[in-house]
Amino acid sequence: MVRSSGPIRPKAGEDVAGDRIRTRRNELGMSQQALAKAADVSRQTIISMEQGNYAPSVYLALRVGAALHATVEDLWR
Amino acid sequence: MVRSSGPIRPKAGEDVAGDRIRTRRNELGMSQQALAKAADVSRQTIISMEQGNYAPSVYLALRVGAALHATVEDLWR
DNA sequence: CATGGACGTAAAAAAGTCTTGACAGGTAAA
DNA sequence: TTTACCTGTCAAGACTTTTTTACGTCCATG
Repeated sequence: MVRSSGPIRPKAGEDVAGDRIRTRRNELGMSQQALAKAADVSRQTIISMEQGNYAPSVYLALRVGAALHATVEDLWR
Repeated sequence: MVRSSGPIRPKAGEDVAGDRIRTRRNELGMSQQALAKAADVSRQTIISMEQGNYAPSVYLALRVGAALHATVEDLWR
């Protein structure tokens, strides 16, 4: 059994961070574009994050967390 | 100035997470091997993380944080 | 001695992240 | 209808993460 490689990701089905991010963003009345700008990343990146199946770097996670006034633990479990 | 690509990382010189991780690990009297096992990753990965210039995925960060009884915010700021 | 643990370096392979840019559908307002 | 904003898809390209394997050193014991 070889865990081939690539960034560490959640087990399939345990990936709910995207939903929490989207929910939080909507609560704050922000568009994806606005969040992207606040976190200084591309809109594509925000889209991918919300759709799950995406394992951002800690630094991106911290930026998004800050932009949403939440902690990494809050959003990614 | 075009941010070419690849995971988001800290600005050069602001990368001190490695030191905090190593310090915390030593405080707990753990070897790199032990931490690697606790976080279920390779020892190489731990080495890279401690040496800085490395942007782990949020999920890896969460595992290491848990193994060190610390939050992601504590370690990566 | 020599055995073993802890740390470090190196390099290839596999799989991801993140950006840019183009294009398209839906909805709300002028 | 036209304009504008929001969301989504697709794809190429540049650069990174993480694993595995192997090898080299230092230090503490036996």
